[in-house]
Amino acid sequence: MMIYSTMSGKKEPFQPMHKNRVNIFVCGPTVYDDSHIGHARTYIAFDVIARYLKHKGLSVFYLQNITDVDDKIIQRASELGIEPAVLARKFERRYLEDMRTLGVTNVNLYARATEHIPEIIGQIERLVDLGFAYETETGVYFDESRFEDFGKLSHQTLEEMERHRIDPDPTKRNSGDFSLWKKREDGAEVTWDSPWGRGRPGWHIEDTAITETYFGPQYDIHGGAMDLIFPHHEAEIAQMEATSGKKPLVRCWMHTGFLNVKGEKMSKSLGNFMTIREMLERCDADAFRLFVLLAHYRSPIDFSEEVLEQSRKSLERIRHLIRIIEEQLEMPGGIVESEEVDPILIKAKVGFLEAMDDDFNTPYALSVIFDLVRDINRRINEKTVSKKALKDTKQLLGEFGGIFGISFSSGLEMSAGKEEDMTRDLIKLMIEIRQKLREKKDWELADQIRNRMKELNVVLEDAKEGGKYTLSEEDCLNRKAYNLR
RNA sequence: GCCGGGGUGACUGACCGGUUAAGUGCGCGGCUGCAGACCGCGAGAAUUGGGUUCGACUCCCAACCCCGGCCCCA
Repeated sequence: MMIYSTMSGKKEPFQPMHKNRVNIFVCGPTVYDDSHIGHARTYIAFDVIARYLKHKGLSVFYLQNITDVDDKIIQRASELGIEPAVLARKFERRYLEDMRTLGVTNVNLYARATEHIPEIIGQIERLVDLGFAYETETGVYFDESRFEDFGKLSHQTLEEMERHRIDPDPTKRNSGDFSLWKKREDGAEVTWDSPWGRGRPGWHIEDTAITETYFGPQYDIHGGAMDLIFPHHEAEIAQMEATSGKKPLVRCWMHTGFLNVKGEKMSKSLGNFMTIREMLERCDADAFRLFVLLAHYRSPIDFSEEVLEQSRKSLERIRHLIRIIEEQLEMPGGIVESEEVDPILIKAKVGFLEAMDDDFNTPYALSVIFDLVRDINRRINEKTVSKKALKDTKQLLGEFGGIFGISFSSGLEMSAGKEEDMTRDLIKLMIEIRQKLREKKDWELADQIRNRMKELNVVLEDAKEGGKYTLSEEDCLNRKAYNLR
C-alpha cells in the first residue's frame, strides 16, 4: 500500500511500526463554534482511511484531540458571559453529534487538552531542562534556533520562516519561537498552576503531550488539513523530537486539501462557510460523504449546490441497482443458475482494492463501482446473470459501502411503523387501480393519478409486471435559495 | 518575498507516455400508450510556447493564470 507523505512529497510504501498495529492521530477541532463542512471533509476523509486500514486487517488506533482551551474559546465565552469550560463542552458535544450523523465513527479516543495538563507541563519541563525552551516574563518558549530540523516538513529554512511575523512577543529570543506556556495571572481566565506560575498551555503542545501519552514518542500516521503543516505540525515535530531525541515523530504525514467555495477556502473569517448542521438539514449525510469521496483527499474540492446534487444522483444510481437486485432475488426462477464467482465481481474487487491501496484513491474506486453497476445492469437486462452473482454483487457493494461509510442499500425497507405499513398498502392499491385503468387504456386518468402522486413525492414507475414506486427524496439543497457568502 | 498545490470535455473529477476513466448533464436508438428507470450508442478535453520521444493530457524547460500556507484555521 502506498501513501503520500508531505515530508517526502511523494508516495511511499506504508509499513506500520509495530506489525499489525497502526497508530493514527488527527488534529481535532477547537470547540468554540459549530464545525463547518470544510472540517467535515477532513474528518470524513480520515474516517474512510481508518475504515480501509481496518479492512486490510490492521488494528487501528485512531486518536483525536479536542482543543478545549484557547484564545478563541475564552474570547467567545466572555462575549457570551459564560464559563469557557461550559462553552467548550457545548460545542464539543455538538461536534461529536455532527460526526455521528456524518458516519464518522472510527475515532477510538477523543482526548481533551484540559485533561492532559500534567503531561503538557511535564513535556515543557523536559524541553527546558534539555535547553530547547526558555522562560521569560510572558511565558515559556521553544527556541527554534536550537532545533536544526525546524522547517523540514514545510520545506523551509529558518531564515525564510522568520519573515513577516506579526508583532512577535518582545521577550522571545527569535521571532519564530513559539509559545509553550502562556503566563496569565488574570483571575478571569482559565489557568493552571505550573513551575512557571499560573497560566495555560500554548497552541501546539497539547498534541505532542497527548500523542506521547497514548502512542509514545513515535507513531505511524499524523493527519490534518493542509493549513496545519506550518507552523502547527512543524512545531509538533520540534517539540517531540527534541524531547525524545527520536526521529521521526511520525512515519507518514497526511494532509487533506481544502473545501473551497468559488475557488476560495471555506473559513469563518471569510464568512463563506456552511455549518455541518445547515448542510444536513438539506442533504442526506451519505450524499455528502459521496461528494467528499468523489475527489481525492489531497485535492481541493469546490463546494456548490449543483455538485452536491450530482453526488446525490450518483448515489441513487448505486442504490437503484441494489433495489433491482432485491426484486430479482425475490422473483422465482427465470435466471441462469451458476455457482461460479462472476469475473465481473472479481474485476471490481481487485480494481477497488488497487485504487484504495494507491494512496486511498476513492474517485477511482468509485469509478470501479460504477463500472460494476453498469455491467450488472446490462446483464440483468439481458437476463444473463445468476442469482448467486446478484447476491454476491449486493454483498460486494455492501462491503464497498462499509469502507466508504455509505449505505448503498435501497432504503425501501426502512423502519416499518404502522402508518408506514398503511402508506405502503395505499400506494400499492393505487398502483393496482392504475393498472386496471391502463388495461382499459384510460390514459388520462392513469396519468392524472401518477402526476398527483408525484406531487406527493411518490414516483410511480410502470413495468411489465405491475409496477413499482420510489419515494423521491428532496433535492439536496433544493429550492430554498441558500446564499453562500 | 519564501514554501506548497493546481490549471483536463457543459459541470464534477481520475488514471496513464501509445488503448473508453467514471459520474452528472446533453443527443440518438431500444424498452414503453406516454413518462420514468434501465440498457446500447454518441458528441465533447487537456492554459500557452518550446523540448525529449516513433508517439505526450501524461516527462523536461519557460511563461501566464488560480488557490493555499508563512497571525489564527480541518
